[in-house]
Amino acid sequence: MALSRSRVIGEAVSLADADGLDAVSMRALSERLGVVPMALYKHVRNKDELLDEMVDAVVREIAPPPATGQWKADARALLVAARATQHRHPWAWDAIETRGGPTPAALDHMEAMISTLRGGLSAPLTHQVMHALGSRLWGFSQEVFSSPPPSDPESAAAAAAMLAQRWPFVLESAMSARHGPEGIVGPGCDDEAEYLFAVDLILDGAERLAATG
Amino acid sequence: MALSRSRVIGEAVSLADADGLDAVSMRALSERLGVVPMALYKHVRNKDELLDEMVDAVVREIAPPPATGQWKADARALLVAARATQHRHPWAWDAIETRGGPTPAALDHMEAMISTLRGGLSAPLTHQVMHALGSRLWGFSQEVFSSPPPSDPESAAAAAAMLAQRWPFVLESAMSARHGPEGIVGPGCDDEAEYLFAVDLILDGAERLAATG
DNA sequence: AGAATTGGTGTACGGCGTACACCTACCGGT
DNA sequence: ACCGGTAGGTGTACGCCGTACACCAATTCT
Repeated sequence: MALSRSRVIGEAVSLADADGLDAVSMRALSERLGVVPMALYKHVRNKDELLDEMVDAVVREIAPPPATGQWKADARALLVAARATQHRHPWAWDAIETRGGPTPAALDHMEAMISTLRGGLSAPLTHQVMHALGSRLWGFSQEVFSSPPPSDPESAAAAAAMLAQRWPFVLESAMSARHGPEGIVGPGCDDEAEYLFAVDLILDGAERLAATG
Repeated sequence: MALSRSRVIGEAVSLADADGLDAVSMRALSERLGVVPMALYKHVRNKDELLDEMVDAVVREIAPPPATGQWKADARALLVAARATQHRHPWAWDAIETRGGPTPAALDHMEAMISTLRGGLSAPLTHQVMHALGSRLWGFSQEVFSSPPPSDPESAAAAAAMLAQRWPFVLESAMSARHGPEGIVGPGCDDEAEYLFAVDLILDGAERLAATG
């Protein structure tokens, strides 16, 4: 099949899905397309524009569920949809945060979110809530530290011992994922629950502020 | 003065402060120190370790204010202190988020935050609140999009016109910073206010959850 | 005094993004 | 049927990057 802008972008997204964003180099991408690196520049101005388009493609994937008219429920549903898309493209945040400004699809998503919030909140409050949501708008949790616990149980025990000595509260907190069946040193915490907890905290707080003025 | 590990790290921090994290290359840093690039490797295993140490140095700068025993006020003060440090090193988030796991100083900071929260919250709730805080723990706002409005008033007007057409709610929201004296198309919104708004939203919500069980 | 460690040097390799010149195949107008 | 222009793939080359490896001077330890 002939090369084309959309094929370049699509293959870049696939490559990032498979091997992470760092694996997306012009050379690697061109090889995947059976072409010489410089050929890509006939379809994309430079790598930055390619990344812009990758972000745009991912954000456009977010499928907004049908609106019910309940602003809080609709906003929550939009955030859940964003998170589902993020799950398919975990590299996307790394790309989003290096973009200078919002892409058209990003603006569409923001527009959807803002107009939904405006169903129950004032414009200034909506503005603040958007900032409070931060990366969660795009389905990302903005983890404090994304270190998966070592799978080797021996070194996991050693790490726990070190924590117990110098950082007992950190250890306690790490153990305190309120959900999931696993006990000590489980497989981390359920990101989904953390995400929804924060979303509800923000939306409920906003609702209360709107009620009290 | 002779080269030393701490001098390498300190100069790297200064360089990042001045010219951004991207300007910190082993070659540029070595030149600043009047030395050949490979000399740095006698004091630092590789660039990753250098970045680890830079993060550690910045996080260690966070000056925790004296505790009052009021968990919410103390937590807030800790977050404000983190933000003050972040203001001095705006590049720090870019470095933090690429680190695999927490550095010792980061664990100290987390320990301080968690132990403070535990003064009023259960362990599982504390865990959730830590996640909800996310990057704000380190004083970062995790902006939705960090595009400063174009300083050229002509293109700013053009951008506003485009927004008004296709994304009216985004435009309205952008204008709705509730603070600051500037009216239309002011210099963006006051990041400080957004940061504190989100912090208070989270802490107040947590307090309420703790009260109702 | 001799040996071993410490710390700075010089060279070189493989990766990256991409500027620039080229060449080839196709397409519309006469 | 020719012919000029353009679109799209190629090849070469440059300057950055991190860093492996061999070398060498000075200092410190025995």
